[in-house]
Amino acid sequence: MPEMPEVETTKRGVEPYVINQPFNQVIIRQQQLRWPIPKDLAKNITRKKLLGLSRRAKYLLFHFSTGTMLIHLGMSGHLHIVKQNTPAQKHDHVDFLLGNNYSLRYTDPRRFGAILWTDIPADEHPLLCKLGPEPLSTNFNSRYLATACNKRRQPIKQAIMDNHVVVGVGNIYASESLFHAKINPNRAAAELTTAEYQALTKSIKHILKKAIKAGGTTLKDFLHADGKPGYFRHQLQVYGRAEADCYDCNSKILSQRISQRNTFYCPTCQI
DNA sequence: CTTTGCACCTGTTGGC
DNA sequence: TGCCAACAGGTGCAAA
Repeated sequence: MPEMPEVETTKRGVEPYVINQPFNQVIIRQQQLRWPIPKDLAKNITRKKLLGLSRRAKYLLFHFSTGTMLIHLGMSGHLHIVKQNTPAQKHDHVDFLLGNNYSLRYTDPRRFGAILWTDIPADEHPLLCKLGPEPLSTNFNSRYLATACNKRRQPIKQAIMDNHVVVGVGNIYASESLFHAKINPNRAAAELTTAEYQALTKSIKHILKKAIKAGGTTLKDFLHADGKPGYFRHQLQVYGRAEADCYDCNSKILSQRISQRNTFYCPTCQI
């Protein structure tokens, strides 16, 4: 489900309800996510106040005095705020009961998400320490991207979806960014020109910012903490538009599988 | 080192 | 209506 704009939207929606709140109780109905929820999670956060909430790549970091809870939403995860005593539905796996009579509820039909605990600095955690730069940071620039792609013969779309190169660019925004930069997703990553690395870097930032502004993309079931959808779907130029006309040149948008992911592009606009 | 394919799950959709 | 295959917003991991 979520790419970086959806995770960021989730963070912003949830933050006012959870920040500085004590986590009074943790109710785990299903502990088997991508990895089992650690046994000591509840012990570590129960009655502890949430000091801060941040995001790294698509992970949400809940900072307590005792350590950090990492939440990843996988393909189908949601976090939302519910009144306490709201009956749990089938895939509502975890509730965090807060001091303000709300609960933070984790829902995830496919269970590809994760809830983990670490008491070392979060950026040293094995899942986070090898990640590439944040796409909206100044560390992610065209010079960096050119270097990172230096030895990569794989399609550029695959490269920008690789978390070692840059984080936060998922399947939707990879297609959208490449369309915006007018680059064919099949081009070998190492073979782009300097101008193209520049264009692509700018496009990724531009698309992600616009998507965050629109509250993310709701294709099927992504909803904000308050239950509202994201509106970036209406701004998608190529994703999900196979056989439809390109908004710029009226060519038929093509779809093609690149490394087992459906990819959309305009064969005329994207060289 | 890069690259590939698989694995983890449930729900929805479309073809027969 | 039922059945089955294919597919879905992610990504860590083993193996080539």
